[in-house]
Amino acid sequence: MDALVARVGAIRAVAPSAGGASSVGHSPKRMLFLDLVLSVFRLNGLLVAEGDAMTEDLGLTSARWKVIGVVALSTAGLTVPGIARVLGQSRQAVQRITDVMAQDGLIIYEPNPKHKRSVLVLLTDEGKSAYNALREVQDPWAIRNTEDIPIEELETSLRLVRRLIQRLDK
Amino acid sequence: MDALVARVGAIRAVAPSAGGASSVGHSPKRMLFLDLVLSVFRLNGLLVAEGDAMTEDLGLTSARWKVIGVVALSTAGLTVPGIARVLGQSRQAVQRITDVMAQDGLIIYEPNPKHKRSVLVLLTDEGKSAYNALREVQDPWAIRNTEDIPIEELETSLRLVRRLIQRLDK
DNA sequence: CTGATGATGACAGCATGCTGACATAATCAA
DNA sequence: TTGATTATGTCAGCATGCTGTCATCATCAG
Repeated sequence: MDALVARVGAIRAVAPSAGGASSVGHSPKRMLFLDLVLSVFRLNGLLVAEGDAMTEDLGLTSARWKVIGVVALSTAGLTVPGIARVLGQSRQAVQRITDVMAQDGLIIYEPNPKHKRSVLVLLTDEGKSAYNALREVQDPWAIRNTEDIPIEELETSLRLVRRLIQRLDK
Repeated sequence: MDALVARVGAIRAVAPSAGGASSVGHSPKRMLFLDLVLSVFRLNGLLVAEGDAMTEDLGLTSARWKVIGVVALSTAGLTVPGIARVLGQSRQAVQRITDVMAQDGLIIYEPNPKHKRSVLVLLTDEGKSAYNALREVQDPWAIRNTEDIPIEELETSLRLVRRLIQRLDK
């Protein structure tokens, strides 16, 4: 929480300091973890905003390229609840997005041979080109944001985040 | 994106594998970063849900204990836009939360000697006891979720997340 | 002191996520 | 095959976040 204290005291954004870990009766790990939680909240908001801004010219939003990305990586199509499970979201939330995306011609619902009611989501040609355009802005963005970050740190952080996801998702 | 591919293929939650990094023409860093971004989205959702569930008995939600935490750490009170700046949210979003919290008696608006219109937010006694109760469930939760995670990994991850925040927040 | 600039309050609209509830289809065990 | 359980579609309501707008207050340069 050191950073939070600092932020409350002197508003000036987020200090890059590592956070000393020396308050009264507080486990350093506890403080690190709670600070990490708040930082994840913050980063999430910024990533959504960044993702929206980055892809607004393509007619996409963060919510949409999450779906597009998942569908693009599937070979035989996915059902709406399937997409929801991959993204860890409610099927209702995904359904709302896909319905609008279908209206906009980015995806199309196809009959599902395995299931009469639950149709498959596939990318239309427009959806595929949107995905390609997405990659063309997303890739440089990803590279730009990691060029001065050691790959080991990325791996460590990803592993930690995954571990937390796994724990909370049970 | 390896994990995403895996998740699309075999839905079964999030694989704990580290993600090999060996696709065609893709920088490993790029894949690691995009996977990290998606994982942050996912973790954010789980943390909000967990935070809500953990504190619902206290009449709190994730949005509320963000505010309570910030106000509790301030000595002289904070204005609504001030809280918003600390949390990195819009002042309107914070205003909405604080208005309800004031109705519920968790906080109280006090005149601001420094500013005639922008009142200060302070915790009521009820708000303070809510904060204490919050700490009593939050601390064990934090410890429980980090007991098998090396402190170095927490530090590395927090530093990386902070760096990304700093970059996106410009 | 005055005018420009910025900060704040208040209201509206919208996007995204959640849960609950209900009917129906799919699946599986007995 | 039958009955119970699970999965899905659909609709509703709600919480949380964003942006835009406008009036008003604060602040500061001139």
